[in-house]
Amino acid sequence: MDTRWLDDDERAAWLKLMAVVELLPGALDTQLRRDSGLSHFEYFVLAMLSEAPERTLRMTQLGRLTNATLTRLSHVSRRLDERGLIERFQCPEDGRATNARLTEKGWQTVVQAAPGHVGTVRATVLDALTPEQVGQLHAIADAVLPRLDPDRRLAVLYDETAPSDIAS
Amino acid sequence: MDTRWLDDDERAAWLKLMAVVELLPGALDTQLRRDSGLSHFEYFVLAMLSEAPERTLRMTQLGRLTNATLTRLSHVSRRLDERGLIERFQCPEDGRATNARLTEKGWQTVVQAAPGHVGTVRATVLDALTPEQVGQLHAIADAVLPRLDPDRRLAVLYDETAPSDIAS
DNA sequence: ACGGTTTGGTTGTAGCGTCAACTAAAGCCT
DNA sequence: AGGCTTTAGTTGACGCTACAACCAAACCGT
Repeated sequence: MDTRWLDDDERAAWLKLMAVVELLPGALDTQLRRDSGLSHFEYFVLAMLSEAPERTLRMTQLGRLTNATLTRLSHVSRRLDERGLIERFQCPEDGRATNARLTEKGWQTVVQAAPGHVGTVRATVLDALTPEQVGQLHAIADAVLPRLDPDRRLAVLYDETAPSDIAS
Repeated sequence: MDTRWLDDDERAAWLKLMAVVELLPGALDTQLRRDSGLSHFEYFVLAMLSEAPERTLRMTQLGRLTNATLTRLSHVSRRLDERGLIERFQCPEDGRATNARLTEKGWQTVVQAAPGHVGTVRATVLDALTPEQVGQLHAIADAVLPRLDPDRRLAVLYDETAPSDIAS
């Protein structure tokens, strides 16, 4: 199988993208840990719950939203439970399912963490871009995401037209 | 402190970028593990060595190129050594330093892994973009990277054109 | 040349994520 | 009703990474 290698433009764009992908998670994680004692993933879990009806989600749906395996989510939610940021209880309609609900303490934690997080998002990415570039980034991600996420597991997050069956 | 929240365009672009950042490493990792038995990080370490003079680098420099702590690199290079893909030896000029050199087996491994990896890069990202978008991505990353990498730790990767071989 | 500091790297420990195995409830078929 | 399959989630063991402590070589001022 003969390989189409990358030309100079492609190679440069790719390496820069890889650098961003490599550095961005660490930047977000560092700020959140320092200022709020949360990993980025933990913050994201709490943020998803904070936007859900009743601040409650089934584990499976929460896993889809956060791109986590059920195993990972089970471990993380147990720790968040032990820290009093969420609580878990068996779903009344389906005895197999577990619901995770944000506690008042968890809500306060998200509310306090959000400004600093948004500030980091601005400082590292958005404020560095012109409005045109924000639009271009939008379009580039739209072109790439169907290939990265063919099953549209994360579509609820990035596609406004996605069916948001979060409520059930 | 007043928070400048994200407007709709910013929020949409941000969520899409986050989805890409979340999904891309997994996609690369899955393909490389399946086809070559390497994590993406291990592949990247071998690729950096493959382009270095004598296929040899000091641990510290290799750590900079791969954005890894020395601790992480020490563990990974020990495993790669045990698998016979690299070898380590004390640097003659500086007794403190350790040099890592790609073995012939390591070289063969990289050469075998590269086409599939480049194929994945094309399939997931580059082939989804128009040439204009590749240029835009280039510019967007250029705007963002000084903020993500103020110390220019990874600048060698994304700034100057590097030796044009396998290093994607 | 010698004591303190800095630099380069390794090791131990603990936390997080993954894989495989498991439990339990729900659905389905007859 | 009884039994098989599917779905939801948890648990335990193991691998990888970060943090801290550590060791050794090189550097530096006196």
